[in-house]
Amino acid sequence: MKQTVQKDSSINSICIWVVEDNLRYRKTLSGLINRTSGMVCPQAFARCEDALKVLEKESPPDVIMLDIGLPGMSGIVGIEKFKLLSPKVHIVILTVYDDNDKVFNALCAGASGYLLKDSSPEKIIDSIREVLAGGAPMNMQIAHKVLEIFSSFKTKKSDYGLTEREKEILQYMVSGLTKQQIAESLFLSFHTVNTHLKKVYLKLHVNTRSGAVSKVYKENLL
Amino acid sequence: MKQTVQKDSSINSICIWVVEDNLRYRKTLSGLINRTSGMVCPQAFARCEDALKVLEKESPPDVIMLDIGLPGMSGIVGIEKFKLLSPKVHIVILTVYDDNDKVFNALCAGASGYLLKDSSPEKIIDSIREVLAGGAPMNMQIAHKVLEIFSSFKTKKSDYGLTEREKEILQYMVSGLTKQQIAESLFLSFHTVNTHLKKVYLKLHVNTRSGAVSKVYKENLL
DNA sequence: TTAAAAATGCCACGAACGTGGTATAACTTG
DNA sequence: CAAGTTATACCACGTTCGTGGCATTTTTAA
Repeated sequence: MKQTVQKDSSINSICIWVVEDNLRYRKTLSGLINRTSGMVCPQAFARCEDALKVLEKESPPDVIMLDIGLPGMSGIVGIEKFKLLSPKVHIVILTVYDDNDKVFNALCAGASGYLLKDSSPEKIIDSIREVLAGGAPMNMQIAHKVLEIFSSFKTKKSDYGLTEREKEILQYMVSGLTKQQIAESLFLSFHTVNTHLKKVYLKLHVNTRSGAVSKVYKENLL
Repeated sequence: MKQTVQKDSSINSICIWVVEDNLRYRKTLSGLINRTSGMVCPQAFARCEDALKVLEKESPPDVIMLDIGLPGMSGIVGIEKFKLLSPKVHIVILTVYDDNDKVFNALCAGASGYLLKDSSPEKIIDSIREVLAGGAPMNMQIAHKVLEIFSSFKTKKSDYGLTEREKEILQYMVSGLTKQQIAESLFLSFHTVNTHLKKVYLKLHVNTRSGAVSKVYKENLL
């Protein structure tokens, strides 16, 4: 990993693009990258649209440092477009936004990292190396947000007092079967299924199959 | 942050419990913690059940280092139990398992960090400080898994060619309304709703309302 | 062992659904 | 402008559903 002297830094260097609307920050960022040995930033854009246009013709960079609050196409949408054109490119979000929604959407869209703009230059450079090493660079607070998002998935299994049999039959209904079909699947009489479903409706406080199915998904029952 | 000489290291020290079935690793871990200034490990258990019993009586630690592959109650289940007794305790998973499912379930259950057992002693100690600072310590590979999990959420909005109106009506049906109620809500004739729904069924390849609703949720339509 | 809960079964009836048509006005789009 | 799509609307028929009530057996808990 020892650094070697090399004239043309673009050879064997990590190639990074920057998409950032703020001129000063864009210059700072590209400057930081270009001053780092082993890295080059040959392109810096103010808007996703511009970067996408270039990406259609030229070969993709290794990493794209992407802002979220951009004029025109937002960074979130940009991620998907970039990934569509060059699935292998690593996209690291570098933004001021740290709300759960932005973080969630960016990561779902395929971002490989998420940094806040208050990160130190060292952290930013490190994150580029980290993402290429197969990691997922994140600020401490972002990592924390990520865990928050996960734990919000844990719907507390709201219990309507359904019996096992009732859950089983509800399961079948959720998958789209009619009462008759459910009865056949479970070797029961139609009337039995009917009775069970009656109780299910009572317990779930619904009176249509769609309402029941909806409740199952929304509250993560079964 | 300068370290001061103190006789009784349990005062003002970070208190950590260890739950790990392997005797040797348990000793190694508790030893490492006790040899670190500012940290103590007064309790180390081989099973979740034992730790839970003690937690019911004594005051909780600051951090629990928890294995997943345990005899008896698994660590995943343990997380929830620990959190139920002491919601504020930070739980850091320390395990050999790195499959998406384990990671996902552990984080959903409320873990504050996830390390692999090949982590260096320094990394482990750092992670304890990090979790108390509000962070979410993770191995690089775990962080990467987390992103994988996120991007797997991005259901590619499978398009069945539903028109806006059809989506709107489907929306209402998903919420449990009958055709007649939908018609009234949208100031339409029952027949119109009926016609739209017919096309929806065609396009979604279903023939029951429950099937349609189920498809909406499973494939994240609308 | 006795009471409660769960699972099974049946009947009947009106309401709602799924599916086959047909048809007209509006609004894209080439 | 012609062709296609979308939204609107209606009819009819057989099927399925939702709901009321009632009854028996098996399992679980007190």
